[in-house]
Amino acid sequence: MSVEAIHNTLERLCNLLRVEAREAGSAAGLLPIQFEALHYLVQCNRYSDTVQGVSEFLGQTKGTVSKTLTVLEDRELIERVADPRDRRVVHLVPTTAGKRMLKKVVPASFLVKALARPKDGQIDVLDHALKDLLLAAQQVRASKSFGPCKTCRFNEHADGRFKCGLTGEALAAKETEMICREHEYPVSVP
Amino acid sequence: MSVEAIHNTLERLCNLLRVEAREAGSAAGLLPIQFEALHYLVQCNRYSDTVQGVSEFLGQTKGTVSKTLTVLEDRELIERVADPRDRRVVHLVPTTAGKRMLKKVVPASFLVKALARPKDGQIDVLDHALKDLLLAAQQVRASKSFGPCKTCRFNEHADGRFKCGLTGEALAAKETEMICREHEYPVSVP
DNA sequence: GGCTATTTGTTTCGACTCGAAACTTAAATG
DNA sequence: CATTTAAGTTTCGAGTCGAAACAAATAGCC
Repeated sequence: MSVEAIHNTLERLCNLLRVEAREAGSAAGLLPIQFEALHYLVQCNRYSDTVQGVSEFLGQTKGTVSKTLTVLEDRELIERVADPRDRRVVHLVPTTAGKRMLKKVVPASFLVKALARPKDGQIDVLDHALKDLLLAAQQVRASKSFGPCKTCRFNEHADGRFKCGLTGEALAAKETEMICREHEYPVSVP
Repeated sequence: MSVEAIHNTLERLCNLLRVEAREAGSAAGLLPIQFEALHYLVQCNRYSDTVQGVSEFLGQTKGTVSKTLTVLEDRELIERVADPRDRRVVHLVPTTAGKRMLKKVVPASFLVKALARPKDGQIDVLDHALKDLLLAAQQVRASKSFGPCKTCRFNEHADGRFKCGLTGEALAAKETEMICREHEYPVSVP
């Protein structure tokens, strides 16, 4: 059955990703899951850079995530910044060192090399096929999509300015490229 | 950069796979890595169902794998069977319960559902795109391919019979569908 | 206002992963 | 027959992981 074949191939690619993350991390004393948390924090917006956000994204409990983040903080790869308006909330901001560290690992070097000489259209085909699958999978699981603001149904765009309809706040153009834990696709997704 | 987008999407899909494996496993008291080992053992041939084979496939050390397998054995999902010819090696054979358990998890239900109503050719496109990527990645990393005998350069096919040119042993047709740790693609892969 | 949820994040506990290294047993090599 | 190589296991310490208990701040309700 083809779905099974897809599952198998996907699992093998995941193995390679993890093996490479482990190799790259052992040099820096980081574990794969720590890289994944850092990777998320570099990509997400100011509504999503919290323990809860990381927890939802990685599918782990808050307690587990909290300790993972403590390790990243000890290594000075992120900073914990208290939210001025809601003092329960802690924002997790990657440091310069954290961003530099991540760039060594993303995209994985084996992916870069494997796609260095793409066949005609290979990258586009792959990109679309994966995104289609991810979208379908998220709808099926009713799990959060963690997409960028600019594709979100709450995003309002007028006069060259952006605004989040959920929080009512204005967004810089650059922010609309970042991923958000409240992200929802427009309802009319085919 | 597109390769980065592919890395991101791939990582998200890996998360979903792992989350689902964790959910399915928690009911049965199994962890994701234990499922992966079991998944491999169900697919592999008699040259590959050893601690060393699992170790190479998962990218973990033999010691770690040995303990993972002890857990599977305690749960009676696999059996350790001594090799009659080389008494150092132990074959790891899934039990009936082990195979039944795995079928609950592979293919992941979110994949089945997500691909239940595929767009035209979606499954084939996805299947090919993933396999292309995996092949390129394996070549780049010079890692083992773990492919099925029938695509291996050591496989000899004559008079409707199969033979492994590496071990010199005859193979049943069914066996040539299973994955092997000695697998190598023919040299002329484009 | 004041009381009770609810939300956010941390801490603690026990089971388990993980790699490194030491070790055992068996086969291969010379 | 001695040495080397290979396959697995065991032990150690660091760290992940989820569950549950916990603290602190906000939100909701009367």
